[in-house]
Amino acid sequence: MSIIDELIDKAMRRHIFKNREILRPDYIPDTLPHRENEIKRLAEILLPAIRGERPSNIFIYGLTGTGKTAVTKYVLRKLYEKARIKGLDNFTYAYINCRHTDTPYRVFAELASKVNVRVPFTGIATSEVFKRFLRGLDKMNKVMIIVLDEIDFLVRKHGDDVLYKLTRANEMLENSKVSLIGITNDINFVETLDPRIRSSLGEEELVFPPYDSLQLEDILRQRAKEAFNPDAIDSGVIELCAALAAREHGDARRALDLLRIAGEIAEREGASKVTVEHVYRARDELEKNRVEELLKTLPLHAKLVLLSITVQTMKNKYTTTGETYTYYTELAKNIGIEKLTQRRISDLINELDMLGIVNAKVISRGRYGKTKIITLSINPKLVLSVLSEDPRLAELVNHIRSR
DNA sequence: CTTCCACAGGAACCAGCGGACC
DNA sequence: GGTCCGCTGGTTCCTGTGGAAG
Repeated sequence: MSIIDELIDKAMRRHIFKNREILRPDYIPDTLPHRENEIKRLAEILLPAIRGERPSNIFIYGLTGTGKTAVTKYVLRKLYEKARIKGLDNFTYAYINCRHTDTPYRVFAELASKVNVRVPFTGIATSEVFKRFLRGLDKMNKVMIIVLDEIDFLVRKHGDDVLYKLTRANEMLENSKVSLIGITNDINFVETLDPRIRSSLGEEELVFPPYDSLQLEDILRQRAKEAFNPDAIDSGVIELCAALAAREHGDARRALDLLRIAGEIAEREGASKVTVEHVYRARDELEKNRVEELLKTLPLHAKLVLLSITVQTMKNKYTTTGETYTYYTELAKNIGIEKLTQRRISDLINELDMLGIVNAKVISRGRYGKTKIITLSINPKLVLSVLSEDPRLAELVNHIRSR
């Protein structure tokens, strides 16, 4: 093979992706497989908007990655386009993600901007922004469908006042109407709402069931066709991504992430196609990121407890509450902070257990008492490297490492 | 059969803090 | 601009307990 051939070959091999954007979770494809029923129901409920009538408020719930956001955006966009083509201009809509727009002020400000009302970033009362939004909307003479995605974030942080105001907005409007769509993946959230809001918001309810493994395969195949070059995917790759994601309550987002990351890994190392091996590595990478994020955000004492467990389990198979506590005490003294009581440490160990970072099981050692045996469920090296990034612990961790 | 270890984990209470409410 | 209130993360004090050892 000539040098030129090799070069061309190499260049070709880098060509795994045709368009990786298509695998991003916020990309909305032209068709949404296995959500036909949901699309139909949602469209039926929203249809009156085209004629300028107010659709029922809707509450949508389902676990992460079940297509709630995609379906909602898809239906609204289609309806809007269709209405435009027919020369109807009776409704408008606003999509707000409450995780990003997480204060009542910003929610109202964003709504106001949708109805061409400009409000300052700050300086006026929240209720004033709301009033201006209503005035602006009323002038437009339209039905406005407001989508509040991840609505539980907003309510948890700032209460249900926003919802209360919005559900009652119609009483204050003369020419326009509003209709709400609330989306959440927290099933229990509904219970925490004021009954009046609940009944008003839940005029219609839509539940999105998780995808099963076969459905995930369809979704992945459809996207992969556009995202990857032909023959860039080995057999079994799609099936594996689907199976792994199905294990996590059928999360389509996770399935897409797996496929995307696997593709990126393959491309990075110049492979000619994505293999199952790449998928497993993608899973590990995703898992690693998750754990790193988790460890980073742990409070200081929890980090110290984790550090003691890590050090001890590197020496022995497992450790116990008592051992952990004595070692933790030393560590605390070492970096010059006040130690917590054993009672509290016991709880911290339980919390680490809940997070899946350690494994703690109560056992009785007869004569030698009752205790928890604690093992580490993640890679100890990873723990050390993440903890050493904490300036308060860096020195300590390095000292431990050097032994 | 009893004892007794080494904790588990419940209950009550407390300090500090951010937000609601005059 | 004080004060009241509920929440979080902590403490103190406590009773409970499975099973090896004696």
